[in-house]
Amino acid sequence: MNQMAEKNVSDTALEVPDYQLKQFQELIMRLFQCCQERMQYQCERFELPDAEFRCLLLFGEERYLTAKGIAHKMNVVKSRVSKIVDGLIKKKLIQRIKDPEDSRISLLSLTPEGYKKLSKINEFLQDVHHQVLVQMAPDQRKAVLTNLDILKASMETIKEMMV
Amino acid sequence: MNQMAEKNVSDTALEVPDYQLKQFQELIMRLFQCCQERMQYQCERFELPDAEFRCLLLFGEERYLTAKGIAHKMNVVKSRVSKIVDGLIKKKLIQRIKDPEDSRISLLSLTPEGYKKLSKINEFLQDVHHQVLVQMAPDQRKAVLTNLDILKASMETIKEMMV
DNA sequence: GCCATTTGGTTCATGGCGTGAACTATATCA
DNA sequence: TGATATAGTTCACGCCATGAACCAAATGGC
Repeated sequence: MNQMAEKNVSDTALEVPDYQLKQFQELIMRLFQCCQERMQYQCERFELPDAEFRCLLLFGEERYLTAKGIAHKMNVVKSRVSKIVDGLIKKKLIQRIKDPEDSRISLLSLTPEGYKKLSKINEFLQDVHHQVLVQMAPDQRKAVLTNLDILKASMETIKEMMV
Repeated sequence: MNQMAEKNVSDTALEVPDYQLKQFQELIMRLFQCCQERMQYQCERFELPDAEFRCLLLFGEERYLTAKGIAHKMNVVKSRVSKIVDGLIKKKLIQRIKDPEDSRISLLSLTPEGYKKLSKINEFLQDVHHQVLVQMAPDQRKAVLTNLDILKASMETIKEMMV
């Protein structure tokens, strides 16, 4: 990324007209904002703080999680995970059992209520995304997805450069 | 949005195959993550807390801003703006002058240092977005932008439904 | 087998983000 | 001129996130 700032616009300016650049910045900003607002709406709707919400979603992928694993998946430090897990346990959405093999480890899993809540959340998420897609004609939808994938690839490439 | 949950998948399921829905959720999530990480990177790079960073950007649009105006643009309450503005003033990036017409109002504007910092930030932002776009062939880029615009429109429509 | 080190977690202090309520000071309107 | 509205500040609160200090269990080398 440090090289990026040096490698200047001049040598590639011809390739990307200015209006496209502006348009792109605007689009990305708006999309980002949509996602943020949706996130906020979700948290209110399901009465969970953002971090707990995101943590709960992780249990859709795996039956048992450890604090360490959550820290890794959520990309936060372990002390933060302690807090989040505390919150979810206090709300009786997850439970903690000792790993019989290694008593340092707490295995975390959904309670029945947690499972129910997670199901509701996933249903909601699907619903929202479905609503977005269903507004498009089938081939338009296909084109959008294809191009979104191209964009994602490009953005992730650039992200890697931002160490 | 409350209606959304009720209106169920069944009546439109045919229109959006499940794999598209999954793909879309995944894509959006990844894109959102990219944006978030970029935001974080920027804040570190320019040594500004997120809120102050976003606030500084507003001065690219208008020469003078009031606390109230900032609150509106940033979508936060005025007490929060007080803090943010304090921070930027302490860093000597913006300055405060009394409105001669109405002494309740503080007019906020960039200092020369603030202007310089903002320019650097904008340069960086353009650079990043340019890097993303320049990876695509010209007509691919055009297609991506067109489809992104369609997506944005659809997402904003749905957002409106989430009161 | 035992002590040093590693590993999984918790707690605490710190700082940023954001809200709502109480308050000050100025402006405006009846 | 007095009631009300407006612009800002301050404060208490809660969530997000980090890093350091700490505890307890596991492991590894001698």
